[in-house]
Amino acid sequence: MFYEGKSKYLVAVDCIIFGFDSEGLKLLLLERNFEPAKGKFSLMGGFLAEGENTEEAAARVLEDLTGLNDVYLEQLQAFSAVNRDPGARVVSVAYYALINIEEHNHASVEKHSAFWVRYEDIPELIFDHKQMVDKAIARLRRKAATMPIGFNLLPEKFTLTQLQKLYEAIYQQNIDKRNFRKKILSTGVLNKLTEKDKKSSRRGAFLFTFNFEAYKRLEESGGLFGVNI
Amino acid sequence: MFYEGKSKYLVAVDCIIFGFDSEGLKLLLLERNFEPAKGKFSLMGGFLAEGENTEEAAARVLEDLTGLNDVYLEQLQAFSAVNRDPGARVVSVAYYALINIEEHNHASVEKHSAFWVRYEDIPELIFDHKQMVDKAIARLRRKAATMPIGFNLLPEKFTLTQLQKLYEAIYQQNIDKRNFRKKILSTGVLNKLTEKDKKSSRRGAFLFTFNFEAYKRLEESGGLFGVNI
DNA sequence: ATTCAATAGTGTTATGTTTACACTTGTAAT
DNA sequence: ATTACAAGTGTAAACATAACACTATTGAAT
Repeated sequence: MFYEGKSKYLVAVDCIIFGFDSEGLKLLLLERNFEPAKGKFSLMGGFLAEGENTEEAAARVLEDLTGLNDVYLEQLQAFSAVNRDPGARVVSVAYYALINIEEHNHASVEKHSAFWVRYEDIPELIFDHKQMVDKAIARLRRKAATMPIGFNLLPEKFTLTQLQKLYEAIYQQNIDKRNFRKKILSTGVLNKLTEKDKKSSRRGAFLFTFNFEAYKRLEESGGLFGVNI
Repeated sequence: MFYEGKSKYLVAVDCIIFGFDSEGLKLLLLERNFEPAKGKFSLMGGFLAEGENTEEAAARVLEDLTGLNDVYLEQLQAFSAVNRDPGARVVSVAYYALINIEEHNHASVEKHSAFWVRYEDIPELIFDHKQMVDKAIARLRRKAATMPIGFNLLPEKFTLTQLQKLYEAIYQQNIDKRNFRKKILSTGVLNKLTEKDKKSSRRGAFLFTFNFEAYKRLEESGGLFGVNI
């Protein structure tokens, strides 16, 4: 039969988990407390189980680590170099996740010896995980420029300054405040609240929420959500 | 041990093979002469062998079908739905290839019951192959707008009209001739030859080649290869 | 009560990019 | 000589982007 005699392989998923707070863009990494590569740093991963697809496996692994479900999750690609994992032949499918860093389950993260690290300070990673991270940031940069995925990294209510800092962190460059505000407000996808955030200034900054409806309308009418950097 | 007790899976590759000629953008499809889904249409695929990664598997499968090696090949992503292939649980990694349609081995294509079909006329495909094709065209559109990958679909020497028709086929829309020429020539990545192509007009049209060196210089200096549609 | 410190908030102009648009040229076939 | 056919070419208007600096508001410190 057609499938007979074909080799089978372990299939894993690895998650590049992005978070964002006042210190900048961050990744959630593991210090491995198991072999192979015990004591070294890695992405969170897991093996594909029989009743699930890789996206479900990634979501499971992610929930196991962060306690979060219903997270923005997107496949990057498969990594399949023959010796990428010295312990066994494993084909790994990489996913990147955007989560609201404030909402994750700290206990669960500690239990896994996981920790948040600034994007600028990522340590050496095992296997091909650095390659995965590089792919992830490239994809995030591309996507964030034309689609409103950045909002997944922010709390529901955020200030324009926070939003700008997020884009600056993603693109690792400064953005002109006036141009940024003009552009983002002109898309009409932000709802300005009457409420102010007083944490970061005495004056206080207006809070905004993302308007999914307006975005959908914008998208359907062919308009694009373009944030220039 | 860490890997013990984990399930293993068949891993396949599927290739979305693009070609281009005077009739437009085309895909190379198979009429399956084997079960499952015998007689139906599919992409060219194959199983991952032990000593190769998925890209090598895709290149092998591609050479087997077309006789071509050294082809532009890029991974799309993995497809892993539990029942995507009714015959067995198979995780498939999809690749898209851009080939010069004139150069492929016709005998080999016929031997596999393969055939070229216009992008506009793609028949119903088995499994999730339609999804793969949709992903591939979306990726091709995105990439071709900022990187000079379209040239892989053309002969070494081509006219500006051919190049424009290629972009029109990729984006399925008409492009203004003057604006297109202005833009593409301003990038400096084309070498104008003294030679003319006389096949498509009495007057003849100048032939051009793609200048990889100029492109690399352009890329390094931060300039981008932008073709507007 | 005044001053200070710190972030929020706001418009205009110059430059560059994109779009829309139509006629002339060169050649082979008749 | 005429015709048919694709190749080849420039300008102006509309739009988008980039550069730029000051005022407003408030709580804390004096």
